[in-house]
Amino acid sequence: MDTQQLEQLFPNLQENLYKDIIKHGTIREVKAGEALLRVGQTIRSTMLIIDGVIKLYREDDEGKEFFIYHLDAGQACSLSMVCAAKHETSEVLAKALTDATLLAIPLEFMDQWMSKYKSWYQFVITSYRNRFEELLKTIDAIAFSNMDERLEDYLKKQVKKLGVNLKMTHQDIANDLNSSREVISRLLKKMETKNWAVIHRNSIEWIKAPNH
Amino acid sequence: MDTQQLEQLFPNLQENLYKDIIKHGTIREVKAGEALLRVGQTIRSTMLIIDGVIKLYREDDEGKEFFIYHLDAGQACSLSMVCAAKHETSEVLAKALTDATLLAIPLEFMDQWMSKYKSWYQFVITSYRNRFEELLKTIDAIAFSNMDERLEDYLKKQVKKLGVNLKMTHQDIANDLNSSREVISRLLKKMETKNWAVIHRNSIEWIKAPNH
DNA sequence: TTTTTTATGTGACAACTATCACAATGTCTC
DNA sequence: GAGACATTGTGATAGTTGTCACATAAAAAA
Repeated sequence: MDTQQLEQLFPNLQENLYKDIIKHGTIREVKAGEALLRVGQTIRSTMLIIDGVIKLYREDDEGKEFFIYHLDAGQACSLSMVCAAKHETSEVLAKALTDATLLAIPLEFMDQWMSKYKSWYQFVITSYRNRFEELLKTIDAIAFSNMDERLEDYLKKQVKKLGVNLKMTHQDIANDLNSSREVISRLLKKMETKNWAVIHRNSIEWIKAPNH
Repeated sequence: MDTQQLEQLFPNLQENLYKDIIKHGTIREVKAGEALLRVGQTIRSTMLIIDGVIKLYREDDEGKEFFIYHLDAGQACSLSMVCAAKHETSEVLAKALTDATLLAIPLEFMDQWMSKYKSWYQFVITSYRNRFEELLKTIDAIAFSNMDERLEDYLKKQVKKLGVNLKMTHQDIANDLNSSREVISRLLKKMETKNWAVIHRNSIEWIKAPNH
């Protein structure tokens, strides 16, 4: 990991900050599907995403996992960026959607970098703001849309990250949307008749244009 | 508005920051029910809440208003605190629940204070984090709970802010929860038979203990 | 290949919520 | 008080989603 690479992914940070990041960060590789942060787990470091896609989930008391948003390379897990004494445990579950590479920075540097590097707190704040907007969109979806629309949105998001060939089962989708397998199967079938997608076993091929 | 008062509401800020806030902030009074920020409206200033309770809503394309969370005295509208060039318009609707007093600080001070006052960016960041957690709870409610539970949660929140005598119609509640008046009426009736509340015309009296 | 496992299809049904129509009741205005 | 208006009550019905039972089909393992 060198400054060049880092700058490509995280532009507009200060020169010395890049050096500090490289000096104190530890590379962590995770396999697709692996959970890298669980609800209730103590957060010891801030995660910068170098490569791959991470999925964030909210969990209910029975362990059902509700998908909230994706994090891409060049982004950071906002919730892990603020070292507040009372908030040391994770509120979310993070899983790797693809194989991914992370840069873990011990939390003790957060406070320090906040005052030392203007570009760092700008990064933290824009991160928070962007994640906040994602959450608002998530709320829109579940508050205002039916399952058919939500499924369409969901598939489009997945397509954006993984391409038009989605290797997932109906059950996987149902879990992410907190729905049931049968409901998703039927809605997918409808989409197939409308020529939005072709349904294979273990995979879905998205055909419909992503309309922006 | 003097430093004393400000310090009570917003503790742990720096002495000079209190002075700056007083110097550049403008007091704004709003009546209960009044909208103080609409979706799409340009944000020109950061709002600190001095007195009263503000309700935040998300709107859909048909203008339906979905309640997301409350802001109390001593809090700030997080979304109005970051002056990002691309994000100048509001994503949310803010309405006064009670008569309220706000302190509006022109956005140009945000950048400046961020670097000048450590306590300011700490305040901004904890604000963001707290609002973020509120949003996550809101998502939990709509993703995992049925309307009866959501109504109960909603009423408890209102009781916390306004006391046990809630002056609102069933229609008001239905709007906030994006439900319909009849559904809310029926659920309220059930709660009445369970002795959780007494239903009057134009008001609801909450009896059940708020169990924290 | 045969067996086993996993994924998907399908009908019936139940639960929850939304909608409609209209009645009943309380409040306000004249 | 009479009428107008807003609020609430209630039954009927429909739409959406969740659940159950079981069939079918495809992939993986033996």
